[in-house]
Amino acid sequence: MSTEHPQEDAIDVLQQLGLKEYEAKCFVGLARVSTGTAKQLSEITDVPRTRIYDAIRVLEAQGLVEIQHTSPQQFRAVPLAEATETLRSQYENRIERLTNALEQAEKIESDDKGSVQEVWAMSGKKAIENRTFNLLDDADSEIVLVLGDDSLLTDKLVARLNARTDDVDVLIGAATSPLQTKIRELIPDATTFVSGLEWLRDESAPSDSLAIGRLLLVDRSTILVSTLIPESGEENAIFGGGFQNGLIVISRRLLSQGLLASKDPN
Amino acid sequence: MSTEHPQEDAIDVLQQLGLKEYEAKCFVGLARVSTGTAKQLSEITDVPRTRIYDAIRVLEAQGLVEIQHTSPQQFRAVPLAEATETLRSQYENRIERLTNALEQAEKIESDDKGSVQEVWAMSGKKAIENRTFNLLDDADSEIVLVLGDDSLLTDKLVARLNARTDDVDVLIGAATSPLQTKIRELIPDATTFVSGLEWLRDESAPSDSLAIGRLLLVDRSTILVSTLIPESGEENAIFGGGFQNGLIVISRRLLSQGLLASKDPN
DNA sequence: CACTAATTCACTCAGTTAATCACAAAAACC
DNA sequence: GGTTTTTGTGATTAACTGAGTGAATTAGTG
Repeated sequence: MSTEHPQEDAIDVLQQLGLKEYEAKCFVGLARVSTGTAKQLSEITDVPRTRIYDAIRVLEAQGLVEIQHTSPQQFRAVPLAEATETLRSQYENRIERLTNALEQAEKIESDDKGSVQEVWAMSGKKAIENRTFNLLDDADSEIVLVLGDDSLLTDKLVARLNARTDDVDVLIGAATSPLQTKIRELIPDATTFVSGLEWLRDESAPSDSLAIGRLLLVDRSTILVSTLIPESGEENAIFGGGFQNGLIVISRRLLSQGLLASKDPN
Repeated sequence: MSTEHPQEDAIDVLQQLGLKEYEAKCFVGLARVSTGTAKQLSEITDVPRTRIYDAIRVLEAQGLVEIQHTSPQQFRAVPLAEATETLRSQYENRIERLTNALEQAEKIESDDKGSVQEVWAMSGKKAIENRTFNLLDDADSEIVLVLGDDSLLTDKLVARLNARTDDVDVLIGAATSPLQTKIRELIPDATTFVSGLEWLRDESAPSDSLAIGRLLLVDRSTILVSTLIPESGEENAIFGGGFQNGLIVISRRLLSQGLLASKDPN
């Protein structure tokens, strides 16, 4: 994706990274001309001539652009590798400051009568994958994972799963049998199966058109279920723990009836 | 620095990372209470209660907060490690998209009658350091570097310099003799000296109070000179190339008169 | 010196965000 | 059941920021 209008893409990303529209346009423009004056830049970026200077100044202050103080001034972009390196350090620095500040911020004791029935919702592919990793790492005895889509079987996920196969029982289900084959290749030490949960697919709400994403049950006491929005690729999940938890009870029942896969059939 | 008001710092950084004020405040608030309702959050963050919900929703969509859909709703922050990991992937993803897009964006040929007298200005400690690295890596025969301040002698810089000592002649000057000692320890294979450029210090404009930062001359044909603003720690540099370049001519003259340090005195 | 290009500065307009309010729905209380 | 409080949503206003424009200043050029 995003190969249609390279410059617009670049402008978007730069804005997401905190640049203003004019700044982003100027940088992208400069990335294409090796060197240029305000006039030239204004022509290729359609940023008003008179505001090129402001934009360039802030780019310069961020270490993304160099200025030749002649008349007319010449501008040029720092080489791409240097620019991304600069942006990277800026980012690392922010994360570090954030971590420090948050660790120092004093915690408030809250009379936290956390019910055992807690069910939490979260979204974002990355965030859900991270949570999945944490759950996998914390598993004590058993991991049951069902994947509804190839796209979820990332390299990192494979690695984490393989890291646990000697420790705990790893059962992995797939929505389709091609996917099962793939899983069997990548994670040879896991027990694999085809989900037996076809009812999860295309059933409930045809209008919303949701697809099952992952279903993870760890130690039969913590569960994470996610759905995928086919168009956008976004992922939403719910997540719960505790033996009393209704979700978990259901999952355990499914498991005991062989609809998922049982660790030991006899 | 920045240890006085941890929560404000965290809020600032989060805003720099793209969150709105309310979103940042909510996240920091949640980072302190393990779990909370809209009311509680509004009390500790002084975000208007009725706006908590919006803020939390966008945090949730970014994978930074979890929601328990009870009544009243409960919110909690994703563990800090997961949060930063999520932010990191977001950043990596952006950099990658940026790189792709910029590489695809077609270049424009510009009748680039680049004068040999070019002198470029750039700012930002990181950007200047990166440029320094590149120059060091590209050196063919000789590196002359004078450092005006300890803070510039970073680990990375030491590593890069050491990497070139067998390849090319490396001459390193220091503003003070303690600094020289330090350099001699860290980069044993380089020739070191005390700058002999005392006139660079505290001389020109006492009001602006600038300090010399680095002075780098590579292959006697490319030069980078930087100044430090003592209070803010910011660094500004000029940078030029070409044998005809006035700056370079001056530097070569200084060198030949022994004011810097000459590779071969006879 | 006159004229053009380059640069800066001040200002308008529009979109976004912060902040407040009014209201409906749900829980808690009596 | 009826009343009061809490919770959540939506609309509205005010403040701010950024995009866009033009006038005023400065620097080059013939």
